[in-house]
Amino acid sequence: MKTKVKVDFEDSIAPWLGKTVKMVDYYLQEELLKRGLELSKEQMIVLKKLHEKDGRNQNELAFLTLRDKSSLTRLLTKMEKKAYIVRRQSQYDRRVNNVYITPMGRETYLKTRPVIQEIIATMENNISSEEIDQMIKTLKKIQYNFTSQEAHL
Amino acid sequence: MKTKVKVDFEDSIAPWLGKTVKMVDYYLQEELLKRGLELSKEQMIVLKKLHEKDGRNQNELAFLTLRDKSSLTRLLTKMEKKAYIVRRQSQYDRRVNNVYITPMGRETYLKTRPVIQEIIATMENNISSEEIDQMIKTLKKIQYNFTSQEAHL
DNA sequence: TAACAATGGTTGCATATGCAACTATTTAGA
DNA sequence: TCTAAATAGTTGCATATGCAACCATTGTTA
Repeated sequence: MKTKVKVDFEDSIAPWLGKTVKMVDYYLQEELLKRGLELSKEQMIVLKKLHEKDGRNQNELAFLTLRDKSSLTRLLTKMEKKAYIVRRQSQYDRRVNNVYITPMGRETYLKTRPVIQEIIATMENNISSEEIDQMIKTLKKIQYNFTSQEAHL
Repeated sequence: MKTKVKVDFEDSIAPWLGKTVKMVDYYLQEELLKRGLELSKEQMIVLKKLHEKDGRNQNELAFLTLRDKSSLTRLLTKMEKKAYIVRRQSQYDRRVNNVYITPMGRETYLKTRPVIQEIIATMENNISSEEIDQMIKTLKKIQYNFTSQEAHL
């Protein structure tokens, strides 16, 4: 009877996950570049969230996009310079900035959609939907294992 | 008959992967901090590679750790300042730097091992080894889908 | 052997990120 | 109502990252 003892990141799922994510990210960035879309994956996700529901505040956006509010601040500053979004101070609470997607931002976001579709297609090529569902299920379990440990994000 | 059309990153595996990786990373960093280990996950991985086989050159390390050589250059510079590693120019090819782990680097690396074990345990809690194997298999497929597309990394 | 190509590493420039400290504003509480 | 606590956002400091241009060195080839 062989007992497999894991003492290594390498022997676990972690590095597989990490590498896969890296590969997807590279591929995505490359595709965006190829089509002359001047935005990062991160900026794209922000645009997506605003496209779905405009006028969210920064806190909300930070939460939705899984990043620190300070990181979001800087992301938005860049996006505002590129005229993809606008910040407008709320009239009801002057601490709050409502963030709006501009026509240019929306147009850009729409151009990214085919890229996303292509990537999903590439990624899920030759993988059954059962396999995908199974994987998501396992990923959820892993996430649960960490959230139940302590509050993250 | 319902056909599920995916038009979204969100509807695919990608965001699940991304979020999971983020959570693992946060947890790891937190644990390292808790134990007063002053190194990043990235630095830890470099130490691991050197612990396994000392004296590798930078190109090799960059490849093994999946990062750009310029990124590795800077990582090593920080690690050298902290006296975890030393760079030594090869006598056979003066373009090459051989990188060596210092006693302090090795000691630090060894202290990280329990952290890693704990994280793997947390991560794989309540997940069967079949499930894990299945997941790795799927991840490999995804990676293959991208590598077969074009050379990455 | 002299010129050119390839290779290993560094650096400039740009991106993204988190934490902690800070400002401005709003809310709660005494 | 006046003070203290909470909240939204920004900024300083530090990390890590990739690409492209560049330097030094080595290998190739004509």
